[in-house]
Amino acid sequence: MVTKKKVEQKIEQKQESNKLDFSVIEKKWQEAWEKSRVFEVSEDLKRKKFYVLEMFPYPSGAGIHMGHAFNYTIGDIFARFKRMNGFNVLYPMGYDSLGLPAENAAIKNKTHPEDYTHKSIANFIKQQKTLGLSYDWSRQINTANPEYYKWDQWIFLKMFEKGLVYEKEASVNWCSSCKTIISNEQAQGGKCERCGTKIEIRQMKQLFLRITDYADRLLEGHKKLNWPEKTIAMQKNWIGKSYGTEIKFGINGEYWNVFTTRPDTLFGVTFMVVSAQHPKLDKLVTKEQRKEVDKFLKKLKSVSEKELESLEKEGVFTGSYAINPVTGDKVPVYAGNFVVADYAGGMVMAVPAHDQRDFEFAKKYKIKIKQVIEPLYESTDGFDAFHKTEPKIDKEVVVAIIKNPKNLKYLCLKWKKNSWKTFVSGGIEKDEDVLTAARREIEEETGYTDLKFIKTLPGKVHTRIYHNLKKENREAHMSSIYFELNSDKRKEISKEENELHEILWLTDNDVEKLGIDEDIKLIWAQFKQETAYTGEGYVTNSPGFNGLNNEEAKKKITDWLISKKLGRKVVNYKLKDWSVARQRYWGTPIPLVHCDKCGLVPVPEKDLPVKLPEKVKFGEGNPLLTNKEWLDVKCPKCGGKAHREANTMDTFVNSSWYFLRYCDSHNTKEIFDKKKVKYWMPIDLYIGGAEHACMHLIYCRFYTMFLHDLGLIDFDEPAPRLFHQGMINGYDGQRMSKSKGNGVEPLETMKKYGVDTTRFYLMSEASPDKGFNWNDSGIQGSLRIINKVLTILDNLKFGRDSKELEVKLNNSIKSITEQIENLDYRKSTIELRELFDLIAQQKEISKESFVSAIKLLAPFCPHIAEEIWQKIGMNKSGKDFISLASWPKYDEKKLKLQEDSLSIEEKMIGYVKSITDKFPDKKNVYLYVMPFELGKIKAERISKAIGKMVDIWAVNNKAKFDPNNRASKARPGMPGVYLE
RNA sequence: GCGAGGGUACCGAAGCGGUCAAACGGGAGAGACUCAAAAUCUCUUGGCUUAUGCCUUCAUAGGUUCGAAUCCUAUCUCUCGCACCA
Repeated sequence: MVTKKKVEQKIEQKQESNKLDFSVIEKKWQEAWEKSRVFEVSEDLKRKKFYVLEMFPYPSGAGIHMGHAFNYTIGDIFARFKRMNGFNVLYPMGYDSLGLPAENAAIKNKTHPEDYTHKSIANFIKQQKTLGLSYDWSRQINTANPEYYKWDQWIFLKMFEKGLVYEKEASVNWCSSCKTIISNEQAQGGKCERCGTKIEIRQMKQLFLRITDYADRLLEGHKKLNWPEKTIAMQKNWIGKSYGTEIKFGINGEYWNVFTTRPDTLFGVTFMVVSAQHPKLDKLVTKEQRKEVDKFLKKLKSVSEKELESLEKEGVFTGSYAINPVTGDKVPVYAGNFVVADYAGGMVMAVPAHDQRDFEFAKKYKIKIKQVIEPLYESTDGFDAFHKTEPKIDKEVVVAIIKNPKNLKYLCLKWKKNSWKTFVSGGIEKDEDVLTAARREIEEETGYTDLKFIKTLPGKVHTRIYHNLKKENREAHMSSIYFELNSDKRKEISKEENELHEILWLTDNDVEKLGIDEDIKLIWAQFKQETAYTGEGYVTNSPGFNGLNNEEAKKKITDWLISKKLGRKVVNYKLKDWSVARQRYWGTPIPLVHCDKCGLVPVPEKDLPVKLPEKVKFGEGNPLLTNKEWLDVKCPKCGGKAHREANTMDTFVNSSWYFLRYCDSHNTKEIFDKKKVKYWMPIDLYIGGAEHACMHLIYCRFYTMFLHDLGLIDFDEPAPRLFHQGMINGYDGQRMSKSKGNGVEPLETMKKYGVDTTRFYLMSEASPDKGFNWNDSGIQGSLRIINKVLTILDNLKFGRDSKELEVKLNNSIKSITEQIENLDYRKSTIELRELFDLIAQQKEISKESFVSAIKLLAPFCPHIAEEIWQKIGMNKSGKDFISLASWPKYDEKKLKLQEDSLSIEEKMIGYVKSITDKFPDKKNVYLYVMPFELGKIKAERISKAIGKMVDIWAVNNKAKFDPNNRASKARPGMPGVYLE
């Protein structure tokens, strides 16, 4: 066991042996960069721009953690790389400083949020500067600055103007701990994202941004994005577009709109379920059922406090009946705990025969189940699709294997029209896989041998039958397996018999016809009873629509409903409008005024910014309500009595457009100069955590689209390329935290090992998108290579390059260039290690090559690179930084060691001779070579050279003479050899 | 349930049809230097054994191929997102 003490001892010892005092050179170069304003940029139309951005941090009092260091190093390397490649690189930093946590922390520390924020930011900047990050600090922004949030308000007013802001009474997510409303995005899983408190649903008048107007564009825009697939999938899921039909159901003389994606099952509706949280639930409850319903609601409340998820589907009859618009049937209306109140009307039509959840509910409450879809037994997908795409395979025997949950299996083979045969009805033998069993059974039953396996194809049709079985039965599956008979046997089967096809699922009739044993009947029966059939099929029991394919039926039934004005086609989204108001102090004030006469009135643009009043009381409720002076204003419209909107904006507003402000961060006249934004935007590489997939990354796209529509910008996607960095955990694989004691402080680490070592280590442990577990002994490997580079410097002798070094260097330039471009930094650190290992072994090296090698190192270890750069005399003026030097180029011709000019034939002769020499008594030589080599080699020439009989075969020649299977040893350039 | 990505030597982690017993790092072992340690450098790190050799390995089982860690199929298993969405 290595104790912590031992490790620390080791570290101290190693530190003593450091070649340089890192902190001295770090400071030296950081100051030099700042003094010379190396990283400050301005628009230059002649140069290509590149915009690298990390998601700006929320400046907490705790300062930066290792995750920040990781994130920023990834961006910094890219920025430095692009800069050296001649790009005009915009790489800014700023602070997302408004928000609940600052307010809470300030209250806790008994300071004003503003002081808290200022201190935190100052601390952040100091820490970030020690990391050696190449930010253009002159463009820094801070969202808590009125100069910034003025433009939040300005955009808000524009949205108000365009009708994207509205107020409505709505059920909202209320966090009783933060004492504020929070958005759906922040209330995922029914818990407050910030504090984990369970969300309450309350009815309140609320301000919303109409983000749903952009739902389609947000989906459409995904096509343009080079984003992780997962993130796109998450957003799609979040936006949740679904097409369906809204159907009017009459209940107690009133129409209720119900959304469904399955209008084809309308005839199968046997009950309705309304959400237990539905605001209009009371209207449905009859006197007789009142008690029952109340009891149910009460129970729900007590249960939900404990465990909201994994609840069983429960409900209670309300006493009311709905009229099915197509059948005129009266069906009971239940209140249920599984229906979401504010999605699509809060009521569902239940079709127990074809929806699993409805099915379970119906079973529980003994409600009628009416089947209206007859499953498709004929194949539609798997098998046919297979034949359509691969029509060449036409002579196989087709076998379907049904493996049931009890691990019994059945083979059914169909080769003549309507002649089915069951082969197997026993269990699979021990140590025998399905395929072997299938082969064995077929051989036994048919007498055909030499079946050649072609392919296994999972049949969608088959699996569909089983996919609704309960989880414990999930092993059940079915597949089609194809065997081809060998050619002799194939002849025995007549042409007609060769046309084998269509075996996919067994209908009741099939089961009868086949005389299949009891077991499978049992499974079939079980299936029919215990699950709803949710697949495709033909419509039955639906007068007027019977016999239609269910997809057609969807259209026809919807059309019919439309014609009778009982329904309409609708598109539904899971995405809801963005509730933007927060009952808290530390946010952007909403520039609206409530006037008794005029209602909601926007603050005129000239009066912006509406600044946060300094004097407020923190405690219960919204602090802004405690400053009367600020609250009371005259109505901008009529001059009458009015008061300010006391809510502040959600903090996500601030981060929805900040990347645009960086382009022109000190503009006091307008939100930004269009020309400047046109030059810099969009963000060429955006780096940040995957946890923002459904919040910030949707909001900022929405804002960008809106500003595009205003005509301010000419693009509508802010960040075409997005990268998520991985998580850095403690050595134990757990999230770093003080309480667990597994945390590693970035500043401490950098003090111990040096900034460049830390950066190098962070990049060398894992690919940036994967993250890793921190490992104290691992960072010493990085220290080793840094020290090695410095040792090289000490013993440096310029001269000529060795061939080997030349090749390695050119390869390194090529691969590191590509790797950085792909953010595959880990591989680059390996390449750098190999390169400097080799340089260390050289007696001398050309200055040119050494310069290139140091340049390759520069993005990763900028301080050391600058120091070496200067020491070898490349920075005489003190301003010729390696940070601004040009990236090395490789020579295509020098990527490989020059091959000796021997032909393949000559090489082979040498190789074969070396073998034959050992076995002088063997007379015949058989060589097995790649097919493409065949033309380049002549048997006679080799024969002459080695003085033996030589036979050459292509390695894939079936007729070749090869008793020892030496052909399998053959490789390109090196033949397989058999001696006789 | 739906979706995404994995399982490689003692550990982390590359490789994604032939040049693979498998890069690189950590760890371990041996040696050089040293009075001694640390650092540094060299070597070893699947087995047989010292050979331009054989055998066994890249979750498991089959298959395709002259040739599979890499392709196909099935099975097992892990991690991570999202979920009563009608």
